[in-house]
Amino acid sequence: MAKITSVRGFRDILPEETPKWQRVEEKIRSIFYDFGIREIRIPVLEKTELFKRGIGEATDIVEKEMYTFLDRGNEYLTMRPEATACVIRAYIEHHLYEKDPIAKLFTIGPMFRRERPQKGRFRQFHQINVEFLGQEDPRIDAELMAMLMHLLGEVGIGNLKLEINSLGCDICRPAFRETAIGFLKEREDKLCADCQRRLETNPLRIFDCKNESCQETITGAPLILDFICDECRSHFEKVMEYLGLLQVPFVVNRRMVRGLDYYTRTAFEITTESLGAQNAVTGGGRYDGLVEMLGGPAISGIGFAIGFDRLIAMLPDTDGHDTKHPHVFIAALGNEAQRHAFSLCNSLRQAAVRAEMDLSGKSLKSQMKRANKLGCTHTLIIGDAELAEATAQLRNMQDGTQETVDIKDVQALKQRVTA
RNA sequence: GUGGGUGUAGCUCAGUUGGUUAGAGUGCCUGGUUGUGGCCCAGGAGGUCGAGGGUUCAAAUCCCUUCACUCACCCCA
Repeated sequence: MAKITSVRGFRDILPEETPKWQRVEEKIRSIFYDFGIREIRIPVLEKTELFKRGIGEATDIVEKEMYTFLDRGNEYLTMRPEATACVIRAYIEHHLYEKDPIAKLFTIGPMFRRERPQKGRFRQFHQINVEFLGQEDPRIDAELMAMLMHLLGEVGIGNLKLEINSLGCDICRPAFRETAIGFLKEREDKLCADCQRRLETNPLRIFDCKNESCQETITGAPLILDFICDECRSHFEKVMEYLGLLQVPFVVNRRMVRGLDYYTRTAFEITTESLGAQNAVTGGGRYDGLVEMLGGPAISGIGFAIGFDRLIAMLPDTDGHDTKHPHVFIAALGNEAQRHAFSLCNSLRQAAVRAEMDLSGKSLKSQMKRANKLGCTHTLIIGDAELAEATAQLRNMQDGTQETVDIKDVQALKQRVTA
């Protein structure tokens, strides 16, 4: 039979790698708890309209990357390409703002975008999302970023660059947009082919272009920071001030823009050298108009998404099994011994001792080899003769010491192993 | 969607200007040695050389097509 493979861009995370994911997730959850951020679990499938309205109809994500299909019943559904819009949808749908005007939420899970896969980019990828709703104070921006940097540090990642910018608001952005486009149009012929196209589709994106000649032609171009209104300016300055107070290092990147339309004011990105071209580990920002845009009250928000897969890729590999915890291998020789070992194995597991045994009746040598491979801390060798006396030899794999133990007394056995 | 690179054993890879039964290391299995595992020794299993077509007496090797993986562009986390 021909074999069936996974779908392009969708990958398996094998048992050797999952401990890494679990460790990070555990750490992150505990930090979220300390910062008063509570988990919300949301569906993977949403109505297409949610993303069209939330992310923006003209964005690449909505235009060409979403997994959208017509469901039975003539309704367009989409595998979520990002989480913020979904969290806001749930926030509005359940009137969470009625119970408490302030909400700090996190969610972890897979997202789907049909891009061409490459290093650090998959069609199913995982994000850790945090959203702070109902607070407009610049301190909340600083708090969020400080927490984020702390979290990444705790997980074991250094050498990160936090870049921030302000994108202005509905009041100041249109004026900037117009002058910027005017400036770029005048120099259209000097821009690279991609940027010429962007001029039509997403002109602000040109400021992000990595092409050197483009960077040269746009020096002296108007910058959003010179156009933002007094309120946005004051907000941005306070954010920087508070970041300083919290001792969070950052640089202002006056050219940074975001790919989703809902961002306003504070925008930030965390990059690293070690990930190849896909160097953004985290992106985020303020979205003060989104809740209203999705049919809720005028409530401000700010959040970020960590690329979980990219985060994991930055961490050193660990061995698949841990040898720290007690782990007994029962090597049984002979039918009766096997019989007893099977039952003993079960009892040990129920007594919260990790236990393994071999069921194929292999030689003692192979059994020991397997015990070693599994990283067992102890081996218990039972033969039919030992069975009559209800004792067996327990060997500590680390220091080589051995002792005779009662194999009928599971609790005593547990004590010997966990000592 | 556009380009480059790579597809040979479970894994990492050799394979000369086309030339007999396709190789190594590692892992797996069996046995020996060892104080009952690690080290060492011997043996064994495992490959439609990504797939399809073509050139040739002869193709893993050359040509075409296709698929997959990968890196980069684009975009983003």
